[in-house]
Amino acid sequence: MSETSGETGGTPGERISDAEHAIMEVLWDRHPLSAAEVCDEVCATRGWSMPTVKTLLSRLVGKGALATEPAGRKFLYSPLIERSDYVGGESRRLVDRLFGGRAASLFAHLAQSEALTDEDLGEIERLLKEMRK
Amino acid sequence: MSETSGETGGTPGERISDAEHAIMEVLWDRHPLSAAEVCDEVCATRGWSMPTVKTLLSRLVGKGALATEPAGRKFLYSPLIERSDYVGGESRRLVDRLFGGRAASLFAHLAQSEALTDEDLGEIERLLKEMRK
DNA sequence: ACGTATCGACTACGATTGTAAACATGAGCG
DNA sequence: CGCTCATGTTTACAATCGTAGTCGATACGT
Repeated sequence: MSETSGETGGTPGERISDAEHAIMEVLWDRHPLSAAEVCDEVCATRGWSMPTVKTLLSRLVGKGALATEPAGRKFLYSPLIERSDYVGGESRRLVDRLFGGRAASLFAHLAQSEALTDEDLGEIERLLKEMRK
Repeated sequence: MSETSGETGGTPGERISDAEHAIMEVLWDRHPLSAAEVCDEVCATRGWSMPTVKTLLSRLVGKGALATEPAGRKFLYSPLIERSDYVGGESRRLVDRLFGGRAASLFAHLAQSEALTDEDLGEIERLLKEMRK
């Protein structure tokens, strides 16, 4: 329910947790990867051990967020959901929860809290113009 | 690790969970309120029972997000952290996590996914103009 | 002054998350 | 041909979260 589309029985309803998200980022960046390769990318950064990565990968597979492709004796993991979908969902969640669904409020808040750089402003302006066409 | 103390002004290190956030919203809207009054606001909407609200209030007090003010035989709760702080923090978290800190990317994404209404666009434009002055 | 309704505190308990060890199994090496 | 190494699966366990029941104090009515 409340999904953007009919989600023909494949989209994972399950929420992706924070740690899991880190794994997803790696795989969105490059895939398919083996567990070891994923570990190479995150274990150092997040201070995780191999088993941790394995668990997270398994959970993501369980949640339908990753596909496993048997390659030789090992598995290769690839994202099943698109990054833009995830990002969009999370963004919407935030806007809904914190700003009553008004994206403009988010913008206003970022603006007021000076979280917007000049670059940001410039680019937003540009995007805005483009949309207005 | 010497948490609990407000670094830089009073920000509670502890994250406010989703359910807790609902409580905070009520108190940001109106305060101080007693537990019963808070329940009046959320119990119906979220289907919570009084004990649940009590627990959440306690946890929020424990996290340093709420202040209790003894009024007669009951307590009145007031937010210790400001909504704009919370909202700002959460927004930044999202932007950092998903958009590499670029607020413009968030905007671009919202724009592309058609999550922006005409109203939104109008208001953003207005805000933009105002900032440009 | 005493019982009772309230209210906050403590306790509980299943689910999810973060983190990781133990186990099994198949592949290549000696 | 058996052993070890890599790799996926299972199991584990503490912390947090969502949800709620129970307990003890306490103010109020009578």
